[in-house]
Amino acid sequence: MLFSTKAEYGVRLMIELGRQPGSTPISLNSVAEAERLPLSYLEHLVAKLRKAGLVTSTRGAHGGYRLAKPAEEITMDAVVQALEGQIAPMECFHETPEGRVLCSHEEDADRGCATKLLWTRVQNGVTKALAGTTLAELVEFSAPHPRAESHGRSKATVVHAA
Amino acid sequence: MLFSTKAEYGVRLMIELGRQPGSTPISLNSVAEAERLPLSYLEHLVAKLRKAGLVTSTRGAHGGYRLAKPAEEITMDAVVQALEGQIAPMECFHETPEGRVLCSHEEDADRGCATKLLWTRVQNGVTKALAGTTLAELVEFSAPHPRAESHGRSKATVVHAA
DNA sequence: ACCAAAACCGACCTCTTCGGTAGGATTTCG
DNA sequence: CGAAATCCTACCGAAGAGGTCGGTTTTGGT
Repeated sequence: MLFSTKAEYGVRLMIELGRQPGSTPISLNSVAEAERLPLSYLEHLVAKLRKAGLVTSTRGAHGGYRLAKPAEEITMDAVVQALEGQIAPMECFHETPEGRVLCSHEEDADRGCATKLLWTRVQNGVTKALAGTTLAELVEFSAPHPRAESHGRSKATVVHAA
Repeated sequence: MLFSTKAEYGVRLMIELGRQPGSTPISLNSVAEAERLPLSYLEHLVAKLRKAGLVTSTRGAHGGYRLAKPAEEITMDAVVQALEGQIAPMECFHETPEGRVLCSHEEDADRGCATKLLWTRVQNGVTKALAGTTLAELVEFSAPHPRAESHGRSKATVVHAA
């Protein structure tokens, strides 16, 4: 399995937040109920998202979470990375801040590290897929196709849930 | 981490086999020494590769393993899949033999499963990267460019790669 | 015939992560 | 105040990762 349910749940959480029109914070509890996920577990996940600066929180009664920036500006690589940690296909694959890729077993430096070539390609594939998908896109996709075919379709419309 | 060292070690093993010119089988022991990997562990990995039809074995003295087909015809998706199992980005992501993708939590079928869209893209990225890389390519890449430096520091005397 | 080199096989072991629970603090609104 | 919420830390069972070990079987060489 490439990713764990951390990514799955976390993304679902983000989508749930992105689905909300205004800037009123949503409680984790309602997210947990909507997605039928354990609240206590979501707490851990949302903490990572908050530390990564993807969501902001309001404490106290009627508090909750909301997106730190518009969904169009949130790409999924940031989300997944916040939840799962560095997106590296392999243990021996550390990316320095400058973007250089290191490989643990580079003693035999005269012959190129063949697996590095492979994993680099894989990583590119994953990163491109993630970075090329915005939260807005997922929210849009998951929208429960509104009843009327007539337009006037804005995302400022009223929520469906109770 | 996307993949475990199973894939890393297994790919290194395959490369080692692919580097050998003739059809003489290579013992796991020599592979283990060349790559500095534990022999007993490699046994488990090579068993998977054999069951997947990627390598063939000869038992007894002077036995060993060799590629089941030319390295040009071995793509890395088959190798990685043999070692790591189904390449799925997420638990709830089962691909039927016909290529249809199932999703576990499809109760809310009227609104599209947004994460499925995301994971499908990721999987495509990975699969394309893996399927687009042949073993021959990696062998070529890992060849210790012998002609460039005319000094004999090489471990393999005459490697007519490619 | 025997021995050594190899593939084969399965049980075991330790460590980390995953997925989740529990219990409590702390903050804020009504 | 008290309910609703975030926040924080610790723990826990199951599963997988990454091996190790001991043994069996097959085979070539002498």
